[in-house]
Amino acid sequence: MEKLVNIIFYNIDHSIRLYRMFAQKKLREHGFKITIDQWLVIKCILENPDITQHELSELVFKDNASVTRIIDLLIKAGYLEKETNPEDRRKFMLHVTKEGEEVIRNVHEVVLQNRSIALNGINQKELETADAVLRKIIANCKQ
Amino acid sequence: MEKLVNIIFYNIDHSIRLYRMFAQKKLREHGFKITIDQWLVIKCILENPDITQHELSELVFKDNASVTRIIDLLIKAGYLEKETNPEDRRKFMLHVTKEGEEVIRNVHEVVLQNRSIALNGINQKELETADAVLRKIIANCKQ
DNA sequence: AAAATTTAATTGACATATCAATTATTTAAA
DNA sequence: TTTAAATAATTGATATGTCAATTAAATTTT
Repeated sequence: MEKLVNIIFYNIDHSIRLYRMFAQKKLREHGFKITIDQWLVIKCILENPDITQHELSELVFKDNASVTRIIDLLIKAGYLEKETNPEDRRKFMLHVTKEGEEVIRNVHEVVLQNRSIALNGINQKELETADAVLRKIIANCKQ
Repeated sequence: MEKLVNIIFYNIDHSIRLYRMFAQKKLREHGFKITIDQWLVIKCILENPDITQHELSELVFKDNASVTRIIDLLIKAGYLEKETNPEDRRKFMLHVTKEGEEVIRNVHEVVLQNRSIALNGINQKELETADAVLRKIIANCKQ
């Protein structure tokens, strides 16, 4: 076999998987009871208060089904509330609770640290090239 | 929020997710009844006939538990057989069946096409830079 | 050799991913 | 306006990811 490590897709897969484990571990170590995915969902709702679940799923690259389930868990955890949208009863209005806002605020610092550690020793130019490559892959796979 | 698309980790996540969906769809379209992960596991066993499940899990960046379950499914599908290793009864000897070998042979062409399509318009230099960045991230997250 | 430790694999529990089917509602078409 | 089509969200089924606990076997220590 062409050595796995020579195939970019394996390194993409490997890097994101390790980063997620790394980031999740840091959250755990700081005592936060929230997953990376749940954090991302709350963050997106805070930044886009009128967002629907469907729009949310596109923003975070997740399936509608996954978003539904993540939201269920966030509601159970007390970080989120939902209410039927009276303008269109198919949709819901999502509302981040005080507890939800607090978690996001507290987690923010850790997330910044994580990113900084994970990107250590990579210069801006390299990062931009890597980013451009990833965007091309994204575009190519969308066909 | 810093725009999601400006954060490299989101693009890493997005690209590998889209590539997997793209590749899986191609396999389906060609009538193959196998997942990308299952394909990868068989491929690795063929290339490393004496590999243990634990070594396999490191090779494909998966948890032991995931590997156990993927192997179960592969055995059910008739692509794989396992037998206790008499030298060390904690381990198993994994054996790819004729059907398993055939699937790998047939899928190979599609996989090459997929990679080629996904990497369209990306030159060697860019690819190497991206790869180097990913390797650095991997190293940084291993600490 | 018996006890303690390590290792390989499995299992259980829960979160997420993906696809397909379904329900409820809205919008467009006849 | 009734019907048909489209949209938003949910649910079910199955695969995989992750962690923790467990089992079985091998290795090391005492």
